[in-house]
Amino acid sequence: MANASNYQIDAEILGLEAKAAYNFALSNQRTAMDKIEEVLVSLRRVIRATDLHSKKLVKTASVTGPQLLLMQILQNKGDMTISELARDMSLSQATVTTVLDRLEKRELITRVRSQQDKRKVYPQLTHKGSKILESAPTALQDDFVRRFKNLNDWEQGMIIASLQRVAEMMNAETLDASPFLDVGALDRGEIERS
Amino acid sequence: MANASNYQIDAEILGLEAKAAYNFALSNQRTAMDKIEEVLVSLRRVIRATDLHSKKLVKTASVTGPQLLLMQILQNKGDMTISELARDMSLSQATVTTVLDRLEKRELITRVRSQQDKRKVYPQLTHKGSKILESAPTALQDDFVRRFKNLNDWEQGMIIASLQRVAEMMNAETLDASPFLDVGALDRGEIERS
DNA sequence: CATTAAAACTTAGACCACTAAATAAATATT
DNA sequence: AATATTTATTTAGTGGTCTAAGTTTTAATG
Repeated sequence: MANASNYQIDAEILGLEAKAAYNFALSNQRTAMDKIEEVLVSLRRVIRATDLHSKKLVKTASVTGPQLLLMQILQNKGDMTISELARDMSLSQATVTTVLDRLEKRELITRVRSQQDKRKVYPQLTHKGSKILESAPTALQDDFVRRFKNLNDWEQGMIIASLQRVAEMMNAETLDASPFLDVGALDRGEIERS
Repeated sequence: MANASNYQIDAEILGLEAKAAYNFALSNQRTAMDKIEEVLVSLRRVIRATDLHSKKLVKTASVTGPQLLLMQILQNKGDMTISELARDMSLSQATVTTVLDRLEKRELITRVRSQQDKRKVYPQLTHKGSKILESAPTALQDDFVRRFKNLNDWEQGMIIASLQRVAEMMNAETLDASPFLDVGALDRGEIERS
């Protein structure tokens, strides 16, 4: 939201482009519904693609999506309690516990109890866990990253701005739909609406 | 890919905008890695948002993501066999069967055996199923759609083009990673890489 | 025609992710 | 000290997903 590194490409900056896109839109006589349809369709394709990615990831890296996400958060943010992890991942405490169970069994993390407050548990990445983290995800995104690098600067900027816009609109949506942060009251699912 | 209704906003069409974005990029001294980071971050936020959506959907519409997706495909494409559904959803036959089992138990679909080829089964939406389909998903996307409609034409176009670009790059990726269509060899997961 | 192969679907067995509710332990509060 | 709150775990149940091993039906072939 108030992200310092936010691409703020708006009408002022991209004023010239606006005209071009507008003309293009007119030339194709695209209705509002058509556009929304296209947004949703391509959005779904993006989701689908990342989903397939993740599935492949599971085969390759031998960790599941949630497991990997958890490890990544651990790596980036360091010491966190279960509840904090749960909040970060939008999962319930219980779910995080079971995910941690599996990771612990495979010795990818260890549980370290806080000495100050013995209720708290700080999961720690093991060496083994860190190593998996290094190799796993990058391999899968390399292709995408390579393709992205090959784009023109303006196109890269456009994509970033668009994605941020979309994310923003979606977040706003979930926010005013549930004003109170409701950790762990949700379920698992896919994408909808063709 | 060769989609007739594809937004083909490229350098030729958006030439003017390119300069603006380029200048902007320069002014911020953004490195390639920074950009990729931003793409991945916002992509993940988009995924996360849709994920939360779907979770809420489950509460609201009383169907899960895959279940809804299946019913939507049924609604849009009509008669399909289990295998075709599986291919469409990138799932294994067996998985689709179990999803159908649950839908059938709740009387949202029925199984109709083909008379021509008695091996084939054509799942059909029941009246009850259709009704759920009507109300469920739109409610959730209304907010997003409303926001999208409020954008300028040029911005709508930009977003569509960007999303399609991203989807395309991702699909290309999954394609050359697995040249043969590999139905049902995958697992379930999340999004990764912060 | 009989056998074999292929296709479509289902079943069985095994995980993982998730939630809600119950429990246990530690800390805060009054 | 008694009670309440916080934090993490356990348990029970639902779903989604896969692979591998059946069925049943259809097509192919000798």
